[in-house]
Amino acid sequence: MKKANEPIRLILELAKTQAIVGRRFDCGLGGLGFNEFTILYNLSIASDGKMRRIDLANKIGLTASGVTRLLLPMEKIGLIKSGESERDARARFVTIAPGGVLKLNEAIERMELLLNEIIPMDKKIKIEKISQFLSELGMLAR
Amino acid sequence: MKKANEPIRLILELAKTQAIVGRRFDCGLGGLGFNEFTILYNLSIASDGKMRRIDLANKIGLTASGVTRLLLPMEKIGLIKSGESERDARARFVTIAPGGVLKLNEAIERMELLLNEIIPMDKKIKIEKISQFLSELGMLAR
DNA sequence: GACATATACTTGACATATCAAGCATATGAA
DNA sequence: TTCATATGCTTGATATGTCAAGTATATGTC
Repeated sequence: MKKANEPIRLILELAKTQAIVGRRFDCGLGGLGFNEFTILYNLSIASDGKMRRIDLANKIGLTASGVTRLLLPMEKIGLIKSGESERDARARFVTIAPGGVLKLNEAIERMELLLNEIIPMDKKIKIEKISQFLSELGMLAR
Repeated sequence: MKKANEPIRLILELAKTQAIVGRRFDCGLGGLGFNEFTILYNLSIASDGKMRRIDLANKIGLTASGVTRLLLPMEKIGLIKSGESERDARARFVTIAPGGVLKLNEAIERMELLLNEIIPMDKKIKIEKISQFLSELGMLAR
């Protein structure tokens, strides 16, 4: 029976931790799910406050069809708005709606509180380096 | 508009990287999906070569019902076997089947090769520390 | 201008995984 | 021994997210 080396164990740990963390933050954000939070947050920091769907997909690591699936109900309940692109008829933009801004602000506060409880002080030091490593790993894995 | 602090950005990066990596490794493992790989690997390193379903669920970070969903087709195609517990009538054990052992060994080799391509030498140094951080984060988030 | 190739997006079909409810069993206190 | 509580697991219902196929549009070459 073969043993898995360190990189394989990292991938397994990544999947496990994400499953736990994702589930943990899928409620408790003031009515937003974790995916909705992710999308709204990324829209809020986008240039001109809007993004193409394909750019949003790349930003959060999902496929274009995955993003389409998530945005449908969000548009229905007034978290985001969709619009056409002036320069590219294929493309469609997404912007955060006023209802979404309110929900997002509340969710950020709640998530900060939850994470303050979860992540001890002594580990906060490494967080930036871990984020950077994960970001690079994501790019390498594309 | 509120900005997200470092811990929130870490969680977002974790979700993104896992989405990319999970999709990347969901094929190319000799016929196993990433979930099947994860399950078979954990079974292969278990004491006595078997685990209770609830323990497997905890090990890989999914819920008990999630594990039930995944094991059904795996048992059908001969990757695992299920059995009763001698001491606890509620519990059911899972063991890797011979067909699963073969597939697992091949998948480990393929994954090692893929990860050698993805992860540069200079980053391998940190992998153990990153794995440890993720493991602890997962536990803290439960 | 024609045409091959690439891109943006949607949708049908399907696998994944959760939640809540329910059932059977185990545990521990009174 | 009884009983309340906890645990292990399954299942119906549903949300998530992918894949493949298709459509419309953009790009770049000839």
